[in-house]
Formats: sequence, structure tokens, C-alpha cells
Amino acid sequence: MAGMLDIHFIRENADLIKAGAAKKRIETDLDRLAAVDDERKRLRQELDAKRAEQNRRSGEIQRAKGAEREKLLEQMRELKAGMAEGEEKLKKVMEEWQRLMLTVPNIPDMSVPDGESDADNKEVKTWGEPTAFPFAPKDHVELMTALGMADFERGAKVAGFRGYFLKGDGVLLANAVWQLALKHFGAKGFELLSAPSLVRRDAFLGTGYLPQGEEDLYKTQDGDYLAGTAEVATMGYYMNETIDLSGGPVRFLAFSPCFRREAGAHGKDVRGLIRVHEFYKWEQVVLCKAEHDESVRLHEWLNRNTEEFIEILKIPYRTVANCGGDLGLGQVKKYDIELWVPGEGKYREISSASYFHDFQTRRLNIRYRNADGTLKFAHSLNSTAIPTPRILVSIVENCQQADGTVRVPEALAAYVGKDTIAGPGK
RNA sequence: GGAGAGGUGGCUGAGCGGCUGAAAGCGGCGGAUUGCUAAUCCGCUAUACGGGGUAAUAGCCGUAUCGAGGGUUCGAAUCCCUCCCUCUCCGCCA
Repeated sequence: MAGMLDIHFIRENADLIKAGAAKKRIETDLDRLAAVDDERKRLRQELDAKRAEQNRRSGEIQRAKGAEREKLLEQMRELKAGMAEGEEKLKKVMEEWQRLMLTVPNIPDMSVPDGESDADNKEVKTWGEPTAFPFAPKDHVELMTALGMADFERGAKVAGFRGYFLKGDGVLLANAVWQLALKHFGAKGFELLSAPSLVRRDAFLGTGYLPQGEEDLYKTQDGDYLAGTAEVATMGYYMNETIDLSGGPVRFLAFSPCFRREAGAHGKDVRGLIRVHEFYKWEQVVLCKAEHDESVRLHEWLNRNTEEFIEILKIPYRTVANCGGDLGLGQVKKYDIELWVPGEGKYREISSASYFHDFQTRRLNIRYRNADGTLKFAHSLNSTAIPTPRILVSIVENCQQADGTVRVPEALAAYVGKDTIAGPGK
């Protein structure tokens, strides 16, 4: 696995990276890294020189005979004794080098707002008005239970904490969202993928979910992990390959079940469908040429695709630019789309769109051949297309009516097979 | 779960202790020739890191890499060990 960023780049842009790390609230020690890197180079050069010597003598030994040969063999043994020490030192230095490299964050974009946490994310857009009701609105748990769309009690009985069943029209509604997603995103030139959720370790390391995120992942007794997003398998699709970008970016629309332990979220969103251990998601994944402008353009495009989808559903939303403290190690910039949730009186995240430059592709070893023939690491981006069942929260809560029924968004009605959800058998 | 086979460059595929960073073929690039196309001929054609060099490239020098990691050896793609992966057959399940 290659480093996160290129060591040359890190050394030449140390100040930029330090400022970026500070903005992201991430600890990294570049001065130490530079010192270790110097040491690494020194040891490496020493060792290379000795190896060159060894290779040269090896050839001499082959040609030599008798006493001459014995003499050369003796000299060789001395040389090798000296090398073992150098190799040992280099190995130690490399370990520290690798460890430090893993902590170096990608530089956030200039446009990323300053801030500590998601509370400091900057609203960049709002669409629609928070839904106003001439009656006391219910939350989705109440609505869906009453309408036979979900069963949370039995969900918990069978699946444990955060367990749920979707039922009846809840199933139809979720299915309708998938159908509409297929239609909306499918028309934008994506290649469709149904991605595995049970994925080997490599792709998690490559996408940056490991080693840091061990706690958040379910692991099997075979050493595989359950992915929390199709991004993992989809990015893994081309790992260790040289891809062809001459015909434009690679654009995948991938569907998969998603599994999250939510290890750090005990006590948060304990009710309903906001935060569950297993769900389904359509994900947009893009690989493009290593050009910043291209990444930016596609990032905006991915996010806009999802905004459009929400607009088709006519649910009030806002888009935020995530602040530095809310960015992951590899992310350059991130937008979240948040939908209005009347039951909570606030916007809740439904989508997240980020770009990484070559941060992920270096780790995944995904390259392409540039017009001039050189091999370069591609850029990568990903964004939620739409997750279920979380999206159902906003649909049912925003579309509820005074009589307790739920109006099906127009764009979904055909797929659901009705325009109002009024309970089982209705 | 049982039994076998195998992992070599962009691909196919040889090599099975030194002359192999790796035959041959295909593909690709450059050139010659044929008025176009096809065909033929010649040359070139892995990656990373480092050195030196440059305005920057290229050439040049060195090291490493034949699934991964260890070992044997003066010397390993080739021998030994461990692990990973792929394939085939049987069984089992859907």
C-alpha cells in the first residue's frame, strides 16, 4: 500500500499540510516525518551501495576458481555481516515512517469553512420552507406504526437494539424510492452496479475505513468485514488496476445493503429509522483524471444529482459545506444534504458528497495512463445517491395529513401504486 | 467439508540456482516500403525508489520487484517454510 500522500509532496508543502491538519483538527507531526524520511534515505543509500557491491562480487565469485574463489567468499561473508545491521535499522525506520505517513491528512480545500464539529457546518443552500402544519404533527415512528408501515417493537425483539421491520406500504415506499432513484440517477450516465457488502480487508484499508474505523465495522469469523457503504466495494472494483479514462470519468451507481455498528453513537437517535444498524443505499462513485478542476466539477455534479432527487420528492432541504473539523483524513471537501424532519424540528443528514484527489487511489493503487503516456493516480469522489429507510422519515413526516394518513409524493405514486397511505388494506 | 492444480511483464506463455528484468507470440509505439487499406521488414516497448544531470525532459548509474512474508546460498523467478489468493472435481446448501 502506498502512502496517503506522496512524500515529496508532503515535504515540499509542509506548511500547507500543517495548516490543513489544524483546520481538520487532526494531529500529525511533519517535522518528525521529515527527520525520519531523511534517515530512511540515508540508510537506503548506504544499503543500496552495499548491495551493488554484493552483486558485483557475486559475479566475480562465479568466474573465480580455487584459492581465489575461497578468498572472495570470505570477503563476501564480512560484507554481508555489515549489511544485516543496516537492514535491521532500515526496517525500524520504515515502520515509523509508515506509521507517520498514515497520519498525514489530505489538504482541505480553501472553500472549506473553519470549525470544530458538524455544528459549525456552513449552510450554502436551502430549498423549500420547513413544512408548516395546521395540526400537531406526529413523528415517523408513530406514523409508520399506526399505518402498518413498520414494526419497531418486533424489530427490536428479533434483531435487537435499532432493529426494525418495514411492512406493507413501508416496503412499497422503500421500493418506490429505489425505482425512482434508478430512473433519476440512471439517466445521468452511470454504470449500474450491485455491490457486495461482505468485503475483504484490502478495500477497507484502501478507502480509508481501516485501520482507524475497526470499531465501527462488523467483522466475520473469516476476517472479512460488512461494509457500511457500497463505496468500499465499488472503489475496490478497480484496485491494483490501470484504468482507461480516455473516454471520460468512470461513473458507478452502486446499490448495496449497508451495515454500521454505530459504536460511538450510543444514546443518539435511539428511536425509529434515523440511525439503524442495517440499511440500503444507492451510492455514486466516480474515478476521474488527476485534475483538480475535474474533481471540483464532478463533486458539484454529484451533489446536485442528489439535490435534484430530493426536489423531485418535494422535500424541504438544505445543503451544508462541512467544516474542517467535520472532514475525514482523506477528504478535500464535503457537502451534506439535510432534509427537514418535522418531528425533530430540524434538518437531518441524508447525503454526503466528498472528493479525495488521489488520496484513496494511492492506497488502492488505481492508476490511468495520461495523454503523455505517464501513469498517474486517478482522482476519486463519492456521494450518496439515496439511502433507505432513512429517507422514509422525511417523506412520511413531511407528507402527513391531519387525518393521520400520508400523501405519497407524486413522483413515487406510480411505484407505490397509490397516492395516499391510509393503513393496511386501504 | 474432501481431493487436486496453479499464481511470471498490457495479454498469452517459457524458464525451474548465476549468462533472466526475465525467451517466444500477441498487442502498443517509432521508422522503412507498397500511390489509399491490407501485408512485409527494422528498432523500441514494466514499475517504484535513489544518485547524478537538466530550464524542464530524455538518455545515464544504482537498488528493489516473477502473489506476500521469512529462510537456505557468495548468488533465487528457480530450493525450503508460513501465509494469501485463484481455478477444477466431489460433497453440502440455495
